[in-house]
Amino acid sequence: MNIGDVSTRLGLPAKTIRYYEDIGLIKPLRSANGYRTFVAADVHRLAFLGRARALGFTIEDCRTLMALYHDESRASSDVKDLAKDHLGKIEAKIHDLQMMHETLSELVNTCAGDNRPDCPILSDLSGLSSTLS
Amino acid sequence: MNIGDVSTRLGLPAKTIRYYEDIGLIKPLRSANGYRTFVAADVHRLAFLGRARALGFTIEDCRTLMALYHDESRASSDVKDLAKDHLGKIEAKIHDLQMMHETLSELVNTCAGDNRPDCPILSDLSGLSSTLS
DNA sequence: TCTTGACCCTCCCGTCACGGGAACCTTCAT
DNA sequence: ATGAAGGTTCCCGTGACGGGAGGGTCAAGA
Repeated sequence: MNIGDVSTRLGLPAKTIRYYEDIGLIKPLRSANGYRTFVAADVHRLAFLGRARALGFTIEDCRTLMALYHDESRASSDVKDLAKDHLGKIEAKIHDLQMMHETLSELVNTCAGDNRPDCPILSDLSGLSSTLS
Repeated sequence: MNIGDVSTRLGLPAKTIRYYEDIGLIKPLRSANGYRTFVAADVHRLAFLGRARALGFTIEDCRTLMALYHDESRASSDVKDLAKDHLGKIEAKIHDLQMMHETLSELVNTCAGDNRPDCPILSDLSGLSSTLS
């Protein structure tokens, strides 16, 4: 299989696949013309990477997860710890975003949104926080 | 005021303040020795930027918001539209993260986390999704 | 056979919002 | 005079790719 086929099959951009080879996550063979040749194992690794990335794991996490996957003597606690750590980061991000959302939606709700210049959003940003409500 | 004072006062790293000058968000004067000199207006602009960034606005959004702030003939609808757009992006991110969180926490909960190698997290990533539950 | 269009390749720069650190100058207190 | 603590510029690195130039390769139709 060439890179385009793999790309279509997995929904991963060819650029991404080349990048994963660059950083050593996959090592596809090359055919005589220089094209990358992907065998089932390569496709499987890429699918694994795609799913791990979709869950928000960093590339380095993915590297670790792949190593654990191929390590017969792994402990599931190592995987679980990594995943729990990642879960914690996701929760932190959600929390930050929810804080922003709360503040900003309050401001948006108090803004008339007409053609007059008065705007509580700008007032708040400028520090003239006329402590809303 | 020198950059260090402003940094301390606003809780913004000096690097960040220099960066904001680089990209034209502020234009502090220079004293004879080449040091940046910040007057009240500069500090105010930086505080504005700090708050806008804390709400997750991009630098380009901040540029627009500052321009609107200094534009007497602005319409509050312009500000509100920008903020609503940003709110939408925040909501999208929260949604994505919540999807990841849901999937990942289910996987984490079904993983024994002991010293045996069997791990539903890795099984799922590898595509052997033994449809959990 | 020639061409055309769809592949593929490498290489390099751009993203976003800074952070780290080198190499250097200035100011202030001792 | 000296040393520490400020300030300056400049350049590279981050994460995970995307865009695009410039070029080679392949399969199908005229």
